[in-house]
Amino acid sequence: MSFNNDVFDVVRLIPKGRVTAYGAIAKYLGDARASRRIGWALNKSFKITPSVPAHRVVNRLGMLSGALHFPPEMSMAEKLENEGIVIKDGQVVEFKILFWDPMTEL
DNA sequence: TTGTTGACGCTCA
DNA sequence: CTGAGCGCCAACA
Repeated sequence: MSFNNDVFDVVRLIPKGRVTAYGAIAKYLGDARASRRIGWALNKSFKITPSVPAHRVVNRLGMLSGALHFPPEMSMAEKLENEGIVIKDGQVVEFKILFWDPMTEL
């Protein structure tokens, strides 16, 4: 299915140290209402290759809503902080600045 | 086949 | 500010 692949492609294009939102990706793919399916696609992203930096995708408010779905070994927050992103209380600090919008950046 | 679910996003009270 | 509800739609039991 191409939808998932499109999602993976966009996510892989997210620059290191930057983040984006489900809605932004959905909109970029032409279906702003697909935000929900983005999460589904990213779920499968764990078992595909090349791997997808799903940790760079957060909800519209910059919160790590999907952190619970990440492997316990390395949480979403850890990976993000590993890239220089600061996580405060489950949400990305300066999200507004770190936000990477495929619509305008691509 | 039908019903439920969900890593969202928005609106309304 | 917080909480509840709704639309959307693919995957899954």
